[in-house]
Amino acid sequence: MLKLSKKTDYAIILLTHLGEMHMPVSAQELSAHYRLPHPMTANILKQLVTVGMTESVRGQHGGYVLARPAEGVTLAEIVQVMDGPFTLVDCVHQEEGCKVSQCCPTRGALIALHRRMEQFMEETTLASIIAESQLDLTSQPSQDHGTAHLS
Amino acid sequence: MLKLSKKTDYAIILLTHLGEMHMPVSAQELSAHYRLPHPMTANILKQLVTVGMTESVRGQHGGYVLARPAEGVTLAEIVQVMDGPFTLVDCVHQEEGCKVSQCCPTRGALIALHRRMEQFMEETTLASIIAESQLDLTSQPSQDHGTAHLS
DNA sequence: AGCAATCCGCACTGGTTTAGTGCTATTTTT
DNA sequence: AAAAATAGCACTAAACCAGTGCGGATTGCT
Repeated sequence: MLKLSKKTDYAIILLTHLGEMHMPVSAQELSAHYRLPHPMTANILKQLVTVGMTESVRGQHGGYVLARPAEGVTLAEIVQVMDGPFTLVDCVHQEEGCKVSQCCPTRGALIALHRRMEQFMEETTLASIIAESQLDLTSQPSQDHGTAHLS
Repeated sequence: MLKLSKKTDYAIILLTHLGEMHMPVSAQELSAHYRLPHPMTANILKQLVTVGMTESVRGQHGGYVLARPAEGVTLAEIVQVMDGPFTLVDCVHQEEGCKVSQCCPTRGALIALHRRMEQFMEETTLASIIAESQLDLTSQPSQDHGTAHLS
């Protein structure tokens, strides 16, 4: 399916939140705020620590902080970490070894789509997501909130 | 995972092939040519008939034909038929009823990505895929073929 | 008339992936 | 010492994907 996994979705939400704060936020606070199952949240944050996107602070009043400035974290990277390498179609990476016969007619078009998606995800940083969300808040102050679930 | 399902991939390949031919092509010929399992091919083609993208010709020398001109068949439509409605994140369609709290910060960015993908898939028709593949054939006559598997 | 090629429609299976859960340490603050 | 938090495991249940199978109907060829 052409869909982000829930984990990826959650990770983006959580990272965005951390990018707005500049102090440790605990997994509990985050899961309560976004109504996500707590163990899920914890798992995702732990995974993000292991790949160096967040840092953890232990003990009381501990929590998680972004390990790098929000400008340096791309959507592409998050997807890659949570979902594995982005592969719209297998032949994007596996240049040789395709089982389909001599000349597959569709390779070009699908690789083009792949590249476009990739490019957009590389251009989109946490910082830009944050900026956009704050724009929304000010431009539509009385709009439908409570509508934010992603994947 | 952010990936086309194999069925969608195969469907695109098969439809592209039918778009180049102007006579019925049997499921057997197609599966032999692209080295796809025969029952799979048959299933996909049948499904494409039920949604009106192909037409079937029964009996000996029967097979499948494109039901509409290749210019009118978009990638978006194929994906929709095989994979179900394209939903990068759930909230794209389900405007209300998100479980995540008041204001999800990431909605804007992900919907933007969704729309870009959607637009590209709507612009890409079978005709354009065919045109592109024929371009490739003439411009790189001695290049690596046998590399075409998609998803 | 009979045979063979072909589509038709339905159901089923096996495997992988995803989403979510549980538990026991370890660290830090109070 | 107690409380709050992360660390690092491994596990389960459900959904989905890929692929398979079969009996039947239709058409063309001989």
